[in-house]
Amino acid sequence: MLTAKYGHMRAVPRDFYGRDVVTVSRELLGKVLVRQEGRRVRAGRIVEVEAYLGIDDPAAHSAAGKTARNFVLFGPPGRAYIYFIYGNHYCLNFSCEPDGKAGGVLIRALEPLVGLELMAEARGIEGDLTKLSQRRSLTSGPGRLAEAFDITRERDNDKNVTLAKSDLRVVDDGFRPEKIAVTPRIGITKAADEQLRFVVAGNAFVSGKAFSR
DNA sequence: ATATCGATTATCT
DNA sequence: GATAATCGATATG
Repeated sequence: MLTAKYGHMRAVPRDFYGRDVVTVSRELLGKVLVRQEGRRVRAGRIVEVEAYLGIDDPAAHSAAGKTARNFVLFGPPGRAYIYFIYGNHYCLNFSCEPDGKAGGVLIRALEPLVGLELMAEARGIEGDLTKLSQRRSLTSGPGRLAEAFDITRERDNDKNVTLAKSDLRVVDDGFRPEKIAVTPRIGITKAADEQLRFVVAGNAFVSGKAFSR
């Protein structure tokens, strides 16, 4: 059964995250985010990410040094850094670089694989999930995917996503993107021209304008 | 199809 | 007191 497939797959190890942020960002494309609560499994393929460098990146939360908010970015690799933004939304990142060095990858969009009904429920969406437009609205955007996976700062910040027992983790099912596209990051004002957004080229679940029919 | 705008709060100046 | 790594609703072409 498909849920069992992602439920038992090996987690991506800590060493994967303990490298430079750009490399980790590119290689995270195609990996699978899993939320497992007992028998209830949600899984989605990572199709869009952004790299936030350490203290040398004005757009990064870590730019001004370690604070109570951003300490996870400075800690060990492979931890979830969750921040709350615009009074409305949580966003999910993974800490990268070796312990003590800042850096993180923002997860911007997922292709839903398993547990779409659970995602729709978490999002408060009632619609026909056989329609691409409805499936897209589940997880195409950082705030949306966090809501779809019930990700909050209180629940998930600093959580180790490399552990098989973690209810929030990242696994590798062997999928590799054919082609990766690189663009500037979305929604920032500082360092807005840096090419640090990475997407699975042609994937319909990348955030932004919907594909027309 | 694109543009504009309000919501709502943790964080930092 | 201003801002923010966003979203969804509404308005307009």
